[in-house]
Amino acid sequence: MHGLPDKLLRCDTCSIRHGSMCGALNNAEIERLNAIAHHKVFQPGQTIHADKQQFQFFGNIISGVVKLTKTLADGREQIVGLQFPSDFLGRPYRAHSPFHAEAVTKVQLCTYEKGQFERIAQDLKGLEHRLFENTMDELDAAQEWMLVLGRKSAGEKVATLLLMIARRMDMLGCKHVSSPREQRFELPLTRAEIADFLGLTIETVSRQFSKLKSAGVICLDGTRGLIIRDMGALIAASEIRDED
Amino acid sequence: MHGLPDKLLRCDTCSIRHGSMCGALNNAEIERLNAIAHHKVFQPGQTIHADKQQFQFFGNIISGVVKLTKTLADGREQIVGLQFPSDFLGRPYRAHSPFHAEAVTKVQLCTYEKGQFERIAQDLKGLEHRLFENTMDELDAAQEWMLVLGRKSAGEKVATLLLMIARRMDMLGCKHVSSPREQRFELPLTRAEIADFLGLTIETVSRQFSKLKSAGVICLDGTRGLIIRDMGALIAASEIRDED
DNA sequence: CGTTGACTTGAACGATATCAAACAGGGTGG
DNA sequence: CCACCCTGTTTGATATCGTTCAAGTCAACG
Repeated sequence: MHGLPDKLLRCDTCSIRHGSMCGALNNAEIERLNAIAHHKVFQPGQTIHADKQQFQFFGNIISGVVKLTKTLADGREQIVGLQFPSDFLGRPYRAHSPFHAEAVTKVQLCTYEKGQFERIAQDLKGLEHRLFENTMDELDAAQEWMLVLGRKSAGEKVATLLLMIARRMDMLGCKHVSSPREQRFELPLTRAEIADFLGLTIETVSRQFSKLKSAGVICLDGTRGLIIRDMGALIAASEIRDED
Repeated sequence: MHGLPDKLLRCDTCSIRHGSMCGALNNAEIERLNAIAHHKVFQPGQTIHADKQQFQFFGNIISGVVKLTKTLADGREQIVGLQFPSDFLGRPYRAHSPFHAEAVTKVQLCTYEKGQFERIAQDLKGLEHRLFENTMDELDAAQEWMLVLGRKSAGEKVATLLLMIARRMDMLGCKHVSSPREQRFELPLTRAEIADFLGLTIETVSRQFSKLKSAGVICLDGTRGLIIRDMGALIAASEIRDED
């Protein structure tokens, strides 16, 4: 079920050394954390934490994208969070996972067994502080999405999501670096996952893509490749009610 | 603009002494916090923190209900959080407020000046830990609402909100204590505010109330008084697609 | 008693869902 | 290499839920 453990962990060459919670630690502290770290790899579609199950471990995402989902009894699904490299995965001090966490792409995780990690976190003031700040950022993001889900139209929702993904992909120097106006990247999500994020159906998402394409705002390269042709127009589309 | 300061603060008789973050502190620590505390009172509709403005203070809600809102450029509004007595208001270590916080009812707040509070939080390990746990709870709540906003029908949304309010009112022993099946309380929110929470219009909210009423699930006593006649049916209505 | 503000109800409209079919790319076996 | 599927996506036609616009009710208040 889990990925492959690996003990050749070199934090000083780690690509997320500074962006992640580890950025809050000095070398001695890093060493202490590293002593309990294990790398795991998850393939697309693999479950990382099952909903309502006990957390076995926490982890930092080294590469790949993870989705956090919630599901109603009748199967309706909602993505409640997307996590990218350097994000922390899991809820310290909580017994059970409030969501289902699943690898969207291939994911490399630097994991820490729950009990061991919590003990270290109690000691290292900087670590828990950093986790606190992370959690506030996640809360801000979740509340921002409440606004999107509750009040934006389908067109605005799609534009907003594309901007969010572009921003996160860019931050990591992933693929091409953005010129201010134009940017190309691979969408990590399928149309179904985009729909599950935005509270829409696949068909509506597809129609909004087509609309943005025919307006010359974006360009589709195959089904996953995306080029933002007019960043300004995309930003405008993310907040202005459709006027066809 | 602000409420009235007051220096007769007796933590040992405080009604939220244990439910709030103060529950994590011993007497000496409480004393230290109390030394910088000021009571403030806000009237319904008064702003507590303005969106994007600097935080001046943080606070614990002693009584009343506070709404946190976000607004789009064209005026569309979404409530992204409701806070009840014992909840902590504000984001430590953040310069600017990511939301507009406003008193819904009359609100009594026990406040701490931002800089002073943060200095104390750095010292008192238990305090920051408790705030961390609070923030995770808020995050859970926000993600739960993402599911509601993205995937539930109007009827389910209204039922879900009534249940959430009933639960929070009950926890405080506010008004009548609930029998398992029946419960009465005053809605703190107007129809417009309920609509702003659920991403609906006033009219739709009103229609859903009428539907629940004629189904015998709830009973309206005036415009604010609410009696839940059939808790089981309300719970069912919060997760099952309308079948008229 | 008229005015006001919050709520309810009704009718028509429109955005998004639903149902259905066509389409495209990538793999497989012949 | 091609016919075939398989899955994900796009497109079209229709239905539905929630919005919008417009009255109408009710209680509080001057």
